[in-house]
Amino acid sequence: MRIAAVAEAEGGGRLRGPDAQAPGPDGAVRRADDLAAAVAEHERGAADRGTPVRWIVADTAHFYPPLLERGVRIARCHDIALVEALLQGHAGRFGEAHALGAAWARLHGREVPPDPARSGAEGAGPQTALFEPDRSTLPPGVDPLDALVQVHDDQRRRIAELPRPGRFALLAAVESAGALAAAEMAHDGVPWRADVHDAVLTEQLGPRPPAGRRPPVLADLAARIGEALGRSLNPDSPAQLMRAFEAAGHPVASTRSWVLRRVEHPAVPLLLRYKELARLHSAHGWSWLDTWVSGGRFRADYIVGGVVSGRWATRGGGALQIPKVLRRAVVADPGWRLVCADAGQLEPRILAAVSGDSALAAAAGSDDLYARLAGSFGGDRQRAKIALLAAMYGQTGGDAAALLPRMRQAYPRAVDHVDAAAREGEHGHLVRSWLGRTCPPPMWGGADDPEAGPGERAARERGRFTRNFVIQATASEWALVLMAAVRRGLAGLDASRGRPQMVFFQHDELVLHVPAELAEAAAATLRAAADEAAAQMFGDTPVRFPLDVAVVERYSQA
DNA sequence: ATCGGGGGCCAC
DNA sequence: AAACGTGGCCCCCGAT
Repeated sequence: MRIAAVAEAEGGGRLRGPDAQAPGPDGAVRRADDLAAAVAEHERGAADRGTPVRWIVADTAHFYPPLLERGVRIARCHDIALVEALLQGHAGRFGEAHALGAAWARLHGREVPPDPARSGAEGAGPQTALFEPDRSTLPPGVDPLDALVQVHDDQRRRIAELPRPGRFALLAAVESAGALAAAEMAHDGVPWRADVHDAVLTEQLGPRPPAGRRPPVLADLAARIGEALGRSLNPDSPAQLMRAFEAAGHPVASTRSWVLRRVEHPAVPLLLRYKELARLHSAHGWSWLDTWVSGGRFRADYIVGGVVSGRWATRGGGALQIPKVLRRAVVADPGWRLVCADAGQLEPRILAAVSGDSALAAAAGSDDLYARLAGSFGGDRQRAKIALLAAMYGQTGGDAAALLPRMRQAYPRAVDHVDAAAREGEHGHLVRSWLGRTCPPPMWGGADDPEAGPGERAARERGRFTRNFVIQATASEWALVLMAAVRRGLAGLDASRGRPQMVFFQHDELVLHVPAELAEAAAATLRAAADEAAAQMFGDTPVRFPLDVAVVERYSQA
């Protein structure tokens, strides 16, 4: 059952569902003074009847947070903007406007308005308790409720006409479910102990300095680096460092760590230590803590579909680059546990599933795929791993090149699969994930200039991109299917001691925060969801997708 | 002062 | 070992 919903001023809104006596294909329009209450009522009714509602909304990231503030959760939605972006991408028009207003305009042959700029909440400030004013780009006089229903019908029709409508429908559903999960994660937040974070910083950097000053340990290292190089310098400046090393008789081509590591000079170990600590201080130091952690929670601002491959991005806070040393600060509340799940060796397993390579699929039936590959590489697991990753990433240099022929010989269909994707890219063609997410068109050539060809270098880069895209994008959607199943499973657990929460998601990792009594049930939910994800995506396949699940109090223990 | 490219490093 | 994909973010530094 679908219900289209739009928010209006002061917490009100309108719904258009099937449950009424009024005319029209989808029944009545109902005006609600309290939209959150009306949504909650429908969700309860749907649960009682066993006929879940799919909410048709223009933009989940805009619609859902105010509901969450009111304690209202919804099970399923169809996010018009996200699905429009997927459909546009599939049609070779990646990145074009995809908000409701744009979709409606295209449907009616009108001029397509650019998407509204996102207001992006900065920092961990209080969330908006009210629905924001209408940012729709629909023309005046067009009822957004009508537009939602029309565009939804149109999207369903366009999906039905695709070569693999079932797969794409699954993609649309899990992308939308991901948008719900992202809003819920932002709402609930990762439990984050500011005192532990501060202790880590103090232990590594010394006491917190006044704003704008270097922490003591960094200041000391900078001074000693200067002494070792015989001149005062700023270690943050690659140009100054290059000049200093040159003057000291050790010219370097760059100041990257791995380059410096090969230089024998007393300044090098100091500098390597400095770089490591400076990064911690600038990216996740005290000012990060002040900005992003409040009330014992870190709230990541996820952007669903923010990466071309379908991986999520984040806006501010660097949630997808939390350094490992800080995982000590992620601690479950008293009486609660973290349930951490990590899909091991996800991308090679995806390659096995999508390529239909029987030898690789057989290897992917075990918990350690790389170990099963080792036999083809003289028993060397590490070499097998390098060879497989090189095939997926298009690596041509280093050790990997020598291993590729062996890889091709042992797993021909798998290598063919990614080689074919690379060739498509080199020729300027599009490639798609298993469920139908489509890569952006190349920057060269295009409608304006059909004669323009890529340079050789650009073509090779494009080939590496499309080679990896078919794997990374499919891995991302596997993770989304998993997440949707986990969300469903968690909603079915007993919430009387507190609602189990999904609090962190990072490409192939999921962290739950649950009452201790529910930890085992949550772990079982995760494992069941992994099996479900594999079956939903690939049907009957020998490839396994083992999920490493750990119940811990601290993320660093996972 | 502000912008933006590049260098560098973190995560997967 | 160091030319291998997707990102975010901070710093420097030259251009405006």
